[in-house]
Amino acid sequence: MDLSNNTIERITKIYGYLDALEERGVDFVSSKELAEALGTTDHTIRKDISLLGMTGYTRKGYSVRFFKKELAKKLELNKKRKACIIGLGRLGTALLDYERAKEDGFEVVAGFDCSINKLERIRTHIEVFPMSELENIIKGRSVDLGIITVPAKSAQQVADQLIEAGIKGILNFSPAKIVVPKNIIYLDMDFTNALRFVAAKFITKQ
Amino acid sequence: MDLSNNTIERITKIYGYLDALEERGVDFVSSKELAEALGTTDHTIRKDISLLGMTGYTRKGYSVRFFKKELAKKLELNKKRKACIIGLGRLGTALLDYERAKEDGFEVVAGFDCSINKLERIRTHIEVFPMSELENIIKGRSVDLGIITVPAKSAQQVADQLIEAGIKGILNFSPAKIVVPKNIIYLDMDFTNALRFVAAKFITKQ
DNA sequence: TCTAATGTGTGAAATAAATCACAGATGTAA
DNA sequence: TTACATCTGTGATTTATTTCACACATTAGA
Repeated sequence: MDLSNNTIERITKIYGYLDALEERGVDFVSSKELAEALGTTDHTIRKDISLLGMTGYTRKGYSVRFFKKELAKKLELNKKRKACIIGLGRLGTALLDYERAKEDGFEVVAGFDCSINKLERIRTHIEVFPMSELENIIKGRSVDLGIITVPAKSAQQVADQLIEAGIKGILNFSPAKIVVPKNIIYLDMDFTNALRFVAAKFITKQ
Repeated sequence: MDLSNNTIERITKIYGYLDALEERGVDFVSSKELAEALGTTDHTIRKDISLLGMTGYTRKGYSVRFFKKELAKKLELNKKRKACIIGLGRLGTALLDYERAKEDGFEVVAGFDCSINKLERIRTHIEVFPMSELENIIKGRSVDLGIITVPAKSAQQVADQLIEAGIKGILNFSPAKIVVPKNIIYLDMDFTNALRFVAAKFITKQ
């Protein structure tokens, strides 16, 4: 499939919104309502949906339940690709036990840390390993996604190791700016960058 | 100023990259190198920079130090707008003490939680308040940014309160999909959404 | 069973963004 | 001091995205 980044971002948010609507027991939703929720126009929403080859009902909108299920199928959210977490500090261990990931396309199958001490102390049902095992585990278990929660100074090195081991995507929670080849899916999740982004939005909006 | 979201995103990342380069003692950087770091083209980088009205040196590139300083000025990262954190759980308290925010345009001036117990137990040098004080504090101290770290089920309500109190931007760490008026700067920072986004990238890239 | 209201789906048009192409500047090396 | 290589800056062009406009479908109400 061939969707723009913006479309993917909107579709992802639509999914989250559908999730909330389903919980509230709503049956149908219109492109207009979705547009308002996402801060865009109904045209854009309908284009996005039609790009996915999906379809709604005239005068009713889209069936929340069906649309959500169909979207999950399209985005392969039920596929449970394998993910691992590198760096088992506060954030890393919290994410380790984030069971909900399974409903969003990923299953955390391993944790890594360079401190043997830490590995021994951790209580979790996910297997944890020393860094030396990284390549073995990633290759052996076909892990697709690496979630980096190490301190900034070792982030690039960890990313390099992940890529070397054949990882396909990286989610970076460290404040370091990581450089990755274009074929790697990469997303920055760090607070510092978010603050700067928001700061920049402030100066452009006012 | 009038910059596209994509440009802002790139500029923000460039800033992070300059930061790293400065630390490594690098003097000059070319648009080509920046492009490789961000996974885009040198043309795009130069356009972005020229859009900001900034300029480099022929055959040398951009002075890291000067460029970074200039960018900080343009993005008003030294301005220290006021921010508050709502929800003082693990994440919220961690962010409360994130001193670095000051270098990225924001200063956390208050924390809020609905649990009086929690407020009494918290040890921090930032002032914390019960939710009933939200409007007072935000208006009284001209707080610009609300950082939401409450559980999903109360996120929308908190957002509504913030907006009512006159907040200008919201950073949402909860997995809830929040609906805000268009004039509010809004950024989703939640893990769930990020996972779905990455899952969607997987299906489009392969 | 008509009519009005409402919401989808999609080519066409408009707008925005990225890329190209190349002139201009300047450092480097012989 | 000349020739060359390299990197910026920016109009022009291409490509991508968003918005528009409207035909079509269907529900609800009279």
